[in-house]
Amino acid sequence: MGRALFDTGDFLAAARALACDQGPAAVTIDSVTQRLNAPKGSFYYRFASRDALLGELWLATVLAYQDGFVAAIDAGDGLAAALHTPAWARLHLDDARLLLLYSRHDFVQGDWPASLKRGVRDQAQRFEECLKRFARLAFGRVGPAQLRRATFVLAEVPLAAVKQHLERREPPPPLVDQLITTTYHAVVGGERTKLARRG
Amino acid sequence: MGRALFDTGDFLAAARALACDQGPAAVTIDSVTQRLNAPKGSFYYRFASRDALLGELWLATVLAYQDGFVAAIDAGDGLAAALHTPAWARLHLDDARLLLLYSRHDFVQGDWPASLKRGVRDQAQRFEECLKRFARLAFGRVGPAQLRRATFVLAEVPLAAVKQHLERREPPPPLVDQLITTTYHAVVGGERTKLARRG
DNA sequence: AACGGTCTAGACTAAATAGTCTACATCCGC
DNA sequence: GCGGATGTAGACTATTTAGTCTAGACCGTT
Repeated sequence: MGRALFDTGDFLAAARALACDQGPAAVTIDSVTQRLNAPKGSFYYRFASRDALLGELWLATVLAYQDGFVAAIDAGDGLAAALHTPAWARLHLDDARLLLLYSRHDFVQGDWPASLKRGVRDQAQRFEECLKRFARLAFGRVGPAQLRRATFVLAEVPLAAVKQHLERREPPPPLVDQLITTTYHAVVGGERTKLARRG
Repeated sequence: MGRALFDTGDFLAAARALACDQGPAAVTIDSVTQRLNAPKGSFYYRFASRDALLGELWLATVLAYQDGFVAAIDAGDGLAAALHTPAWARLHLDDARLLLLYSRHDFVQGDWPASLKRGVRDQAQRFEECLKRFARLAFGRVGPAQLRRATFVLAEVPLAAVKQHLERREPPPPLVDQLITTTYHAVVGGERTKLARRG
């Protein structure tokens, strides 16, 4: 043979399929290369290590997820941000399973490859920023208690509501949005949000 | 040597310590026996397999957790059931980490040892029963939508609220109870619960 | 046509780990 | 004090897995 039969995208796609199906632990170099009928050498020609592969996979997925979340916060719409999780899960069921059913540490445990460290840091910071902006918007302050509430309402509750459906490989039903919305209004309270939306 | 230097409790305790510290995956036969300075033979004299060890550990923990939950439902107090998760986590931080930070499948993947299957089934059924009783109590019906709401308010939300604190090895702060309580009242609505409590 | 870079090909190494097996030490009942 | 039950002791096997390494095929360029 001779020229590029397998590129990084092929390996990432195979890894993604395996991880969606059986979890990140099932993404071994052998399982990935066998799926593509590729030799190990080709894999290690493209990726420095297994961590590099799984790290890239996770990072790409989390960034895709975050885009919509950030957009909702940018638009000053906290409820839309809370509902982004089920909405995105309906559009990208496989990616949502990857991202929401497993933790970051199921992909890369210990230190991350140097090439990805900045990406992970930036991603975490971008999310933190959103929480702060929302806290100011919804609660008028950005203290620890307000940040804790923001995390609950924008991240923890939507994730919890969606999880069992992802496990069953089914899109979250409308009832999930109802539960998230009810919780959102109860925790945030209507008034400040409306004011913030006007302004 | 000669007589019982290591019993099943020793192995379970060592496994528990390791799992609390570094997750169930760190519970290997070698790590457990080295921690006790026990030979492998002694371990396999007490347990049929690693799955038997981790299965027993998980089952004992989940049953201890469930007791308080079931008691609250028996008392007809849904809010207490929802708040049982943070309350129990404060009393048993290590056990809570074990149970709530990892899934059942992180302990035993694939089939469970035959000796534990009944226990796992009974445990799941007992929980299901609680959800049904609560659904009737709080919503007056036991349809799929009511069960879904019950799961959300009694299991998903409390777990989500508590998780980040368990990760940091800290007891859940009072704010967690506030968030769970607020959510509970928003989803259940005050009236029926009060009625049910009277009756 | 020769060359060098790009990539395939897969055998090989090393480490971790579950589980097996045989030998033997100690204790209790007789 | 003898013999079997109980349990220690740890070497050994088999498997899975990440990662290495060498050989060489194909390609465009000169």
